[in-house]
Amino acid sequence: MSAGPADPRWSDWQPLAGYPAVTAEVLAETVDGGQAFRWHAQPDGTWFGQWSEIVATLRLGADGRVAWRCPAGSETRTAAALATYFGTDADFPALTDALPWRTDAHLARCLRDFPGLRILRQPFGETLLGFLCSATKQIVQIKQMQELLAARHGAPVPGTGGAFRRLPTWPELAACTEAELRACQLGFRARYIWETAQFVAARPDWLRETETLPYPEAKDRLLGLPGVGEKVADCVLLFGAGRLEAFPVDVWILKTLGRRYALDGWKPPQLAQFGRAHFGPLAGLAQQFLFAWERRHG
DNA sequence: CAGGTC
DNA sequence: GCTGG
Repeated sequence: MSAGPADPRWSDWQPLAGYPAVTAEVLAETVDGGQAFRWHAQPDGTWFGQWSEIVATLRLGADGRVAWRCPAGSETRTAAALATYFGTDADFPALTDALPWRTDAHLARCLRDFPGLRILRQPFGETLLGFLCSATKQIVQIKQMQELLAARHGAPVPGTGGAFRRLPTWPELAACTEAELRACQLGFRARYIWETAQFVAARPDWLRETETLPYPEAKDRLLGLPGVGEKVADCVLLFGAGRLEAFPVDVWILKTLGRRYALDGWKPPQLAQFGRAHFGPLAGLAQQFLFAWERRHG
């Protein structure tokens, strides 16, 4: 299908510069652990992923180093896009070390068990779409929705012979009917996405401005969109705008703070406040380690 | 059994 | 409470 790396000629494999050696589990948790919804494990053990007009395959070497390839001819822009997407300019070892693991034994265990885990920097608009689809859905279901949206309403990725389609842009979504969206397995989310599309498509600079605004203002703006609550807004800002202070409280964080921090019975707003106070300005990064650990163990 | 917003 | 892997 459109999710397969079958057709085009591919570039040579190249090392993913500035990225640490990781285990297969950490790589899987990074690209397919709830941050992004267009990475697919291939039968040969590689990962096939798409964002914007980028198409790439990742391969993990025996030494833990990640290599990538892309459709022949797109090497230059793919290399630049990978650097942004995987945050290779950010010093994640230093950021992770700045978390309060020295005084938090559980956090220390989470960091130890997922060395190299990091926060992706995805396209803001696509991240909003993904998390508008995410309400009461599991990762596999969200991924199906994204592939249906891309296949039915997304434009072909230029230069790949029509083999791949990008996600529809917000103006393209605005041109869909709610029924067409609903047909992509969106359910009640179709109305939210359609209404958000009408709003965003009528305001060409709104998303770009929201992406760069200070966290409180950006979050307020996102919360005004239909279907965007606290959790979705924080996911969009964390995974689509690099706002590491965003602390999304989903059911896993609810569980893990309840179990590991003796906060059972606390409500999500209280837990968000705890998270900011306890984990500090990089609370979102801490959240990703807690989330991964609780899904793996717990 | 999993899992946000209004 | 409800839908779907």
